[in-house]
Amino acid sequence: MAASPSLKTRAARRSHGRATLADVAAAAGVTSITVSRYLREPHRVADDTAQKVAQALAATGYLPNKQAGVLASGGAGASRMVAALIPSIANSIFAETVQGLAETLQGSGCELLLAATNYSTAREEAQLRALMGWFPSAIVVTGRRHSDGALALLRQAQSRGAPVIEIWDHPADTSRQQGGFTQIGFDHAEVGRAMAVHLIERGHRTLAYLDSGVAEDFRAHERGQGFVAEARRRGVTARRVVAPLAGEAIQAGREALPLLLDGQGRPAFTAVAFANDHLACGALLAAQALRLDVPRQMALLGFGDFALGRQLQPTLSTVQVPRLQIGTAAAQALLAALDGNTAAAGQRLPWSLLPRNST
Amino acid sequence: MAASPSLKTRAARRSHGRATLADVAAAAGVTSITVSRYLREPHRVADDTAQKVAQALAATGYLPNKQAGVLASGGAGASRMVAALIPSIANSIFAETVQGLAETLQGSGCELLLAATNYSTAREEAQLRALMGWFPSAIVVTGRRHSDGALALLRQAQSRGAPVIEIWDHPADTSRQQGGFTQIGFDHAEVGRAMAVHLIERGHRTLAYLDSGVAEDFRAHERGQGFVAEARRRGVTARRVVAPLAGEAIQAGREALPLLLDGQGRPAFTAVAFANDHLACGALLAAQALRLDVPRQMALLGFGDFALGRQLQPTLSTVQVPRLQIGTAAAQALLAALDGNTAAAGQRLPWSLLPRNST
DNA sequence: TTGAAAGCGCTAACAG
DNA sequence: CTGTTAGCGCTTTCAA
Repeated sequence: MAASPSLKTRAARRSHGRATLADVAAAAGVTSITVSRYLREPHRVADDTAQKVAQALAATGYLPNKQAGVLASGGAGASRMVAALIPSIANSIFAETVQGLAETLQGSGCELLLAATNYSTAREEAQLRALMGWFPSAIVVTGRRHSDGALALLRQAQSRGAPVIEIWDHPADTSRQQGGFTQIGFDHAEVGRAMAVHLIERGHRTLAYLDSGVAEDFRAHERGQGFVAEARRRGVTARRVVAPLAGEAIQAGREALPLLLDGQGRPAFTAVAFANDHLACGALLAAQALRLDVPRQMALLGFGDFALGRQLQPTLSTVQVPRLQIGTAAAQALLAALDGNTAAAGQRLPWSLLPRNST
Repeated sequence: MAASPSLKTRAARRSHGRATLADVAAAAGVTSITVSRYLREPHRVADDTAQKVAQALAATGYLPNKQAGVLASGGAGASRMVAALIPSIANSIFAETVQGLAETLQGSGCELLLAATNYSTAREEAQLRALMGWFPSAIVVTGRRHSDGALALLRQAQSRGAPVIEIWDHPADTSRQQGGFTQIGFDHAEVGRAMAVHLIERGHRTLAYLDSGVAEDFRAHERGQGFVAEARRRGVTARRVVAPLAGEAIQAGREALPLLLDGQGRPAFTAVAFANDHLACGALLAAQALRLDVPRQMALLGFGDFALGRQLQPTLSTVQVPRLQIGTAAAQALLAALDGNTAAAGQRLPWSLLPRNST
C-alpha cells in the first residue's frame, strides 16, 4: 500500500479509462516495473511471473501509452515515429513512394506521420515544425531544397540522432548538396541531359522543354536545365517553355500545346520533352485533336512512366523512375540506421529512358 | 534556486539537446508555468512578461514536446493526432482521399498518422493496435467491416471521446451498420444496382460483374451483389466472375478477358460491369487486341472514373465517386467533433453514373 | 498575474 | 529475478 497514490486518486485525474501498467501490475500481484520488463525484455522475468503478467495483460486489455514511454526513455530515437513530408499525395508518383514507406515501416514497430507540403518550402517548414513536436525518430523530406528554418530544424533533428533522408534527389555534383543529409534518389540534371541526347540522336535540332508550372517543383526545373544545357552544348536549339497551371495536369498539358506551335498553328519545335507524363499525355491528345502527326511532325518525350502513357496511341516515350523503390529504400535505410545506431546510407537509384512510339 | 533540480542533472538525464520550458523560463527570468501559459493562453500573461518570454522563446529556439503535453493533459483528445487506416495508398482512388485528409487537417493543428492495411482486416487490427498507443484524438478507418479485435479497439477509443469515422461506405440499410460509428461515403449495393439498371436499359440481357480478386475488397463485392440481385430481380441473367490477382490492376483486367469469352473466343456476355476502372481498361485493351467491337459486341462499364478511362477509345463509361471529398469531409467532420466536443456527423456523399462510349 | 506542488504513465539506474 | 526511487517535460489545481 505504500506504492503510489490510491487507485481512486489516479482514476480521478485520468480522463481516459485505459488500463495502465500499474493496473496490470495490481492484477498480477507484482509491481509495474516487472510488467514493463515483461513487455520489453521478457527473458529477464521468471516464467511463473511471466504467466501471471500475461494473464493480467489479457484481462485488463492493456495498451501501452507510447507518449509516456517516449517521454521516459529520453525522446531521442525512442518514438520510432517517422515523419514524412511529401509534395502531394494524390500525385501518383509520390503515392507509390508513400506506399513503399508505409509498407516497409510496417511490422518494424515504426509509425508514419505524414504531411503534404503542396510543393511549398514554406509549408514544408511549418509542417516540419509541427511534426518535430513528436520527436520523430527519423525524418523523410522530398528533395534537397528547403527553407533556412527547415534546414535548421533538420540539422537539429540529425544532431540528436534522428536520420534525415532526402528522397527523390541525389545530384552527382556534390557541391549541390546543401544539408549533408542522406539522399535516396537520382540526378535530375542527368535525366534532363539524357532526354536531350535521346531526341538529338533521333535527329531533332529544334527542341523545347515544357516545364512544370508549379514554381517549387525544383526537380522538374532541374531536368529542364540539364536538358537545355546539354542541347546547347551540342549546338542544338533548345527552349524552356512553362506550362500553365490547370487544375489537373493532363488538362495543363492540353492547354500547353498552343505554346508549342507557331503563329500558323504548326509545330514550333520538332521535339518536346515534358516535366512529366501527365503534361505529355495532355499535349499528345491535344495534338491528335489538331491532326498533328506524332512523332513525325513533333516528337514528345515524357517523364515518370505513368499508366496512361503506355496505353495511348502512339505509346509515349518516357523515363521510368523507381517510384516505389524510393520509398522502400528510404524506409530500409532509416530502419537500418535506427537499429544499428549508424548513419543512414545514401543511394543513387537507377532510372531508364524508355523509347516507345512518340519519339 | 529552489526550483527544479540543477540544470546539470537534467541535461545529463536528457539525451536530446532541445530546450525545455524550464530552459526558456530560466532565460526569461520566470518559471516554466508562466511560459506554458504564454503559449496556451497568452492573454493571461502580463504584457511585459510576455515580451520577455517571447524573446526567450526565440533565443532558445524552443519547440514544444508534445509527448509531455499530451501525457500531462490526460490523453483524451489532447493529442490532436488523427490515425488513418487505408487499404492501399498507391491506389489512386485512396491517394486522393488521403490528400483530402492531409490538406484539411493541415493548419488545424492536427497530425496525420497513416497506415496501409493492404485490404486485410487482420492487418487493420494490428496497425490499429499500434496506433492506439499514441492516443489519437480521432480515428479514420476504411469501410465498415472490421475484425472483432479492431471493433473492440474502435469502441474503446470512441468511448473515451475520440470520434471514429468509417469512410467510403454508408449503406442505406442501417441494419448493416456494425459499430455505430460515423460513416462518410455512399451505398455500394446501390451503385451496383444502378450499374445493372444502366446496362439493362441499354438493352443488355446477359450480364456479368467482374469482381475484384482481392478477397477483402468488401465494397467491390457489395457492388457486385447489388448488381446481380438487381439484374435477377428484373429477370436478367447476371453472373459474378472473379478477376485473377495480377501485380497490376490493368494487367489483371487484360488477363480477365478470357473469363468473359466462350469456348470460341466470342463474348459470353453482352455487357460487363467491373469492380474498378483499372480492370475495365485492361479488359477493354485486351478486347481491342482481339478486334472485338466495344460496345457493340460487348459493353463495358467501369467504376471510379480514373484518368485512363477518359482517354481511351472508346471512352469508358464509369461511376464517378467523391474520392477527394470523402477525405475532406471526414477531416471536417472530425475537426468539428473535436472542437465542438460533439459527435461527428455522418454523411452520404453523391456519386454519379457517367455514360460514355463503352456502353 | 504568477508560482508551488503534484502527477500524467512510463523507464533508467541502482539495490537487494 | 524483482523492487525502489527518481525523474522525462508538461499541465492541472490550488494558493498567494
